[in-house]
Amino acid sequence: MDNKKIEKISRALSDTSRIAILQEFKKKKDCLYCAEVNDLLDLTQPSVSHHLKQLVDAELLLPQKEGRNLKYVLNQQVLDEYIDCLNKLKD
Amino acid sequence: MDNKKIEKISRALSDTSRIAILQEFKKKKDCLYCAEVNDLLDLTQPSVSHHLKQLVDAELLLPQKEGRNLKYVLNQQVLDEYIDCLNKLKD
DNA sequence: TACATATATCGAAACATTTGAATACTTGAA
DNA sequence: TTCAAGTATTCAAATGTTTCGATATATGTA
Repeated sequence: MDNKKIEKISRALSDTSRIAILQEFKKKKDCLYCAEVNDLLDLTQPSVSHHLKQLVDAELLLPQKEGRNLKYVLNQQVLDEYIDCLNKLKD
Repeated sequence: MDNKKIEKISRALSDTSRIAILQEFKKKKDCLYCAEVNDLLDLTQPSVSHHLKQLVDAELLLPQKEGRNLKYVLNQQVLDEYIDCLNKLKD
């Protein structure tokens, strides 16, 4: 994972709304529906869509279409790689 | 560690210059001098000072004055706490 | 088909970040 | 003391982010 990717993931994590989205996966096992995220956050639908896009662009979330709905799963592999990079900072 | 703190650390990590500073600790054991960071980055002194301030404000770096010079040590504890929070995202 | 629901995009306002020139501050040395 | 070196602050310009209203797109259903 190069520094540009670390930067992108870090930026995706640098917002309390997006952190709250990721933490919601602890409650909702498996996947989280887009509509559930709209309910979770006190923001309009376009704002929520914007935040979800950043998490998807950073590859922290993987989107899956289900008819009219959209659900997300956490990309544990990318999260693990990111954590590995942070661990390597410790000399 | 609350979400505001996670946000702050993430934001401190969301810049390739600041990531490069942290990675430099792997080479220079123990501590890193402010002047060394100026040499490392292709930025003016005020810009470097700005980046170092963000890392200090996020408590990722601990500053120590040495006469006219300033050196930094990596705050492994904060880094560990941050990594713990990320690990908890994985359900 | 026509309609309703779910999600994305556009456009603009407000706000934050990054950068460097100029300058101020701090401290050791002459 | 004065001077020079190391670091911080101020200011402004450029750029990026967040938010929402309005609107577009996509898809299931009557």
